[in-house]
Amino acid sequence: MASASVEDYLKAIYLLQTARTPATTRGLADGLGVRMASVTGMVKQLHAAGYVRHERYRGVQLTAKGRRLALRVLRRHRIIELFLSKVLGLPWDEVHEDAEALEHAASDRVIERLNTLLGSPAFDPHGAPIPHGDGTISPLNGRLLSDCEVGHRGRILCVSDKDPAFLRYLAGIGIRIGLRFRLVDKAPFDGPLAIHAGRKKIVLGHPAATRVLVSPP
Amino acid sequence: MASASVEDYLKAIYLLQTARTPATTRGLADGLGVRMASVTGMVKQLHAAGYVRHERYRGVQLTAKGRRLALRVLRRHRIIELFLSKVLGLPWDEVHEDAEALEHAASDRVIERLNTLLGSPAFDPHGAPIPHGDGTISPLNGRLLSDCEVGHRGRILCVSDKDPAFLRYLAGIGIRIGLRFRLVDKAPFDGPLAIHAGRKKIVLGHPAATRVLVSPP
DNA sequence: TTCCAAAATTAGGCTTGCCTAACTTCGTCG
DNA sequence: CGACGAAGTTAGGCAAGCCTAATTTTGGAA
Ligand SMILES: [Mn+2]
Ligand SMILES: [Mn+2]
Ligand SMILES: [Mn+2]
Ligand SMILES: [Mn+2]
Repeated sequence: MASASVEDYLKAIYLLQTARTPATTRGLADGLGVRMASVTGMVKQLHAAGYVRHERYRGVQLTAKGRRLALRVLRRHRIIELFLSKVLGLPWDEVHEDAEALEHAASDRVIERLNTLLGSPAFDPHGAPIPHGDGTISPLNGRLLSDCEVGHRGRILCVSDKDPAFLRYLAGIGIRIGLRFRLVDKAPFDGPLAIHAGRKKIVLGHPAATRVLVSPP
Repeated sequence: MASASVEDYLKAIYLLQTARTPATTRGLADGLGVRMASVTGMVKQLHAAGYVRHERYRGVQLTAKGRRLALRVLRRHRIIELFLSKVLGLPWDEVHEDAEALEHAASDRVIERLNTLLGSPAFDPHGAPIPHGDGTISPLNGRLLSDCEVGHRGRILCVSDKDPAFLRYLAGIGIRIGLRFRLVDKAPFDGPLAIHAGRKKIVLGHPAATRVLVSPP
C-alpha cells in the first residue's frame, strides 16, 4: 500500500497535468507545501516504484499505474468531500482539509458504501467530477468565466477547492455550483466582470473570474 | 497534535487499565503488534510528553493529560464504528479495522457532526460505552457471562471488538448486543454454557463466555 | 536461597520523508 | 554571446517509529 505522501504527490501531479500545466518540481513543491529538494527526493521514489516518468530538469509524467492510483485517491477525496458537505452539513470551504486526511484512511470498502449512500454522485461540492470506480473520469467541458464574452449564458460548473477564503467569498456574493447566469459586463484591461443570475447582479474581479469554470454557450 | 502512534499507545494503555490489567510492556507490545523494545522507546516519549507515569520494570500509568487524550481517541473510535455499522451498514466484525485508521484522520468537527447524526449514542456496535465530549465516560456495570450462575437472567451488554472471527461466530449463533437471555445450564470444569433467548437455545464454550459481558441480575 | 525463564531495557541500525546549504543547469535578456 | 536569477539536483542531517541483538532485572520454582 502506498503511503499518504505518495498518494498526495500522485494526486498533485495528476491535478497539474489536468490543468495542462507541466508537473514541475516547483509546481509540486508549491502545491504540496514542501521544499523543492523534498520533491526531487520523492520523485526518485515514484520513478523507482513505476508511478512516473522523469526527465531530469524537465517535469514528471504519470505512467498508467500512477494515473490509476491518482484517480483512486481523487475518487476517495471527492466522495469524502461530498459526504462531509451533503450528509454532515459542513460548509464547502471546510471539507477539503478534512478530506485531505480522510482520503488516506478510508478503505475502498468504506468509500464504495459512501458512494452508494450518496447515490453514485457525478460531482463533488466544488463541481469537480468524481472519478468512477473503474478508473475512468468524465472530463469537465467548461471554460474560464474570465474567458467568456459579454452576453454569454451558462452555469457555474466548478471552482477551485484549495482556498477556503476564496470559497467563503464566492458563497458570500452568491456564487454556487449550478447557478445559471448571463455575463452582462466585462471591463477592459482585466477589469471586473458583472453577471446576472436570477434578478441578482454579481460583480467580481478578473483574478477571481479566472478561478471559476463555467459551461460553454 | 499527537501522532497516530501516540494515540494508539494511549488508547491501548487506557484499555488495559480499564480491564484492571496493569499496562505492562509485554501487554502493550502484544496489543499493538510491535516488539517490546519499541514499546520501551515509545513509553519514554509518552513520559517526556507528560502522558504517562513510568516505574522502570513495572508498568505505565496514564496521567490526567494522558487519560484525557486516550478518551478523546476512544470517543472518535467508537463513534466511527457506530457510523460504519449503523449508517454504512458494515458488519460488526469489519468496523474495528477501518475505525482504527479513521480515528486518527477525523477532526473533532467531523466527529461531533457524526455524533449528532447518530443521535448522541451511548454505545458502540459492540456495546462499549462511548466517552462523552466532556472527557467523561459512563463505566459499564456488568459481569462476565462465564461468572454467572445458572438461572441468571439478563441482557448481552458488550463483547470484545478485537477479533473479527469471534464476532462472526457470535453473530452466527445468534448472540447480539441487547439480547435478553436466561442461563439455563453450565457444565462444571469450565465446560460449555447454555442460554435461552426467546425460544432459542444457544450453547457456547467457556472461553467464549469469558469474552461476553452481561447485565447483572 | 539460588537459579532460570520471561520481562524489560539498552544499544545500534534502518526506512520514510522532511529539512538546509551548496551545487548545477536552464532559459532569458541585455 | 554571456551572465544572472530561477529551477532543479545533490549532499548531508534530523526526527519518528520501527526492528534485532545483547544485557539487565524480576519473580517464581526448585
Ligand atoms: Mn478537495
Ligand atoms: Mn491527502
Ligand atoms: Mn474497536
Ligand atoms: Mn488507531
